[in-house]
Amino acid sequence: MSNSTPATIEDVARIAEVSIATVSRAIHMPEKVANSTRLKVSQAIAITGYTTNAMARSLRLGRSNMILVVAPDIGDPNFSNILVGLENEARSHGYGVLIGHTQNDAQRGLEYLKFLNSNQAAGLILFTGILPFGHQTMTARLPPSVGVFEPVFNGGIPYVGVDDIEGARKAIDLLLAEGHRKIAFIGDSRTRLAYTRRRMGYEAGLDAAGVSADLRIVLEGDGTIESGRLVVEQLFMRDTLPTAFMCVNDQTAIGVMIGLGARGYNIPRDFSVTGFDDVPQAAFMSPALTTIRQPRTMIGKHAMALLLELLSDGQPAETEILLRPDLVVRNSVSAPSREWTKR
Amino acid sequence: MSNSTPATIEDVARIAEVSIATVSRAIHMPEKVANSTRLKVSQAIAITGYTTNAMARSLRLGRSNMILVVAPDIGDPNFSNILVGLENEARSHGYGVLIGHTQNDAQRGLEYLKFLNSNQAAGLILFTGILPFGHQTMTARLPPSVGVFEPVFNGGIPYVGVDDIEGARKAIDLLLAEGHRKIAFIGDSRTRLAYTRRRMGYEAGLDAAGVSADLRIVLEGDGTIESGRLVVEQLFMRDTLPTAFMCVNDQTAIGVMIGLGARGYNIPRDFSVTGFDDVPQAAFMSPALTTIRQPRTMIGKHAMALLLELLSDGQPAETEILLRPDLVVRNSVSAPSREWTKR
DNA sequence: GGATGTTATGTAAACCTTTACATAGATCAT
DNA sequence: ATGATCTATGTAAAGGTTTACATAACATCC
Repeated sequence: MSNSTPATIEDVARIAEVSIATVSRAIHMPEKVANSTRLKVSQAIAITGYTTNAMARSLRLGRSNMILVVAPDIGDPNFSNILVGLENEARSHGYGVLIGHTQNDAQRGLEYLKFLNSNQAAGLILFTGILPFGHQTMTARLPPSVGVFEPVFNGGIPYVGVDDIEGARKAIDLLLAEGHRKIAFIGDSRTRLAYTRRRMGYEAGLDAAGVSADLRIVLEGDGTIESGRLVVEQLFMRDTLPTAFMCVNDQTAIGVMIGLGARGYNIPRDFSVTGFDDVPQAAFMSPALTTIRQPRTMIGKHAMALLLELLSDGQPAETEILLRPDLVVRNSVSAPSREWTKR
Repeated sequence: MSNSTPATIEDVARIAEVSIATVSRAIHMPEKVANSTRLKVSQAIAITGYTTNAMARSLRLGRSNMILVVAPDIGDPNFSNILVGLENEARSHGYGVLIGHTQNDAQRGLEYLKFLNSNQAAGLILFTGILPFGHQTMTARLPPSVGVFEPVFNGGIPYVGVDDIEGARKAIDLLLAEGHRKIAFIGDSRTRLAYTRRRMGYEAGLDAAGVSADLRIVLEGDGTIESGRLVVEQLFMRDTLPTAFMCVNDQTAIGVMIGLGARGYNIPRDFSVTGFDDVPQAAFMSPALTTIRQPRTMIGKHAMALLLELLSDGQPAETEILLRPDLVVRNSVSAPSREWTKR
């Protein structure tokens, strides 16, 4: 049964006493084949344990049934759930999903570009704000692609994600409603579109509440725990402190909380903190982090649906699908207790 | 330059004015080809932007240059670093790495089995204690495979991981040295080999210290945060409490700490806690978690090296490579402060 | 100068599919 | 009965490689 060399379509044809063309048809266009023959073929398949050689099939067809998902950092706590959405949707349409990990390394990105160029994947999901293929990017022939989680910076590639501005707006509005006025935005970035948008939500909320510009503090960061901690250090060298920290993502918020904790402050009594993303860890912090939830599985589902649509239509759509972010209230926000001016 | 259809070896041959065989040789066996021709060929390659069609190549060769890494849960905080080790080693030998995500779903595992059967991957790294291919497992023709992080339960598949017994021994010895005698082991499991081994280390340590059996508490768990929290609840219904919790992994330890925190206890004053794995989060907890470090990048490196060796030798080695775990002392362990008998 | 060996290249088959086209038998309309 | 239409199947080409084998040019040796 389990032979040394896998069964080919020819083995099946011989046993079923038909031609290989008929076998292929019995598999892919069953209605084109007589009932009796179809039966013989499926029996022969069962006997041989035949499974079609995807290599040969894709070579002949000039396309594969695999979708490549390229991620710069597979450890990103947001990745896992989005992936689940991607996979479920792909699977229900007969596609498989493979993951490429670039570690932010253009060299490694090139490997996957080669992978794509040899038709080993029919489509591409980009889990990163940039095209990870270095300089070759411009000349590269990319298959239908969709960006996810973070808009692709320079590619004119359709994007599915959360409405960052609206999400940030929900966070800032909560802080304002609690009575905060001096609110710092932690993690601004010129290169990461999603972060820029979150800052826009921050500004819009403060504008709407009539908070004057000199009460605003905006600090840069790269979205890591470390950057959050660092910012706290910087901030304590300043004249005036905010009463609340609105962080660009949960990782940054965790860093800020660690930094504040190390200085002996209590959250939310002394300072309020909000995050963005609602990573799994956020619920387990103490205090549990108030944050904005990304509908990750949904993002994955919609992104894959869009990609498969592109694949069949060939339309070079340049859409942006924005899903609704939800406020998740936990324990890291309260009313400001006293005025923090440099003590 | 960037044409609609990718350049083939034939295009290169035409431009270089040689046969396709020579082009192929110029690429793969450069020493077999005259200097002048080699030059013409590489110029032609540059002009056309040719990259070899991996589909056709693998079909011809009957094997690919991709290694498939199958993981049940890509969100596992251990996964990312091991993957980096796997990738670096693979890359330096001309192999690429693809990741398959099974979500513990046998159906999904089958997809990857088909992937393997059609020679789309030359080898397999299993990041899970079981063969994820459902019933087909027995009859399946698997390519050379190596288990990693957790021994493969039933497959006779070589394994690379940490020495669980020694690691657990280091944790228990630390607790004993601090003066603990009544130490609970949280997260025992009959189905997960790694967990069983860690328990063996626990028992061995207590045996060596002459701690009597009635002071031992062993509770089951599945290694999730939730299971750790649950165990604390169970434990507080008992007559006697331990002074320390030795947890089978960091996730469990986090759950235990949350559970104890929720009941108002302070760690390490009231209870000591140890973990296992040293996941990134462990350092950021408060208190920071004392745990056993897995040399994850190294595990990945060795596993891939072993697999590539198998690939070239064809030896059906059935080795087990165990790396040395290190104790990482942080702040979740201290001497027991008082005797906990049900208050 | 012929036999021999070496080196560089070309020819063609093979890997496993899918599918356009051809064929042959059956059904149907006239 | 004849041609037209339809259905089920077979034949063979094509997709892009690699490589065994063949060939040809050239150097080496006596």
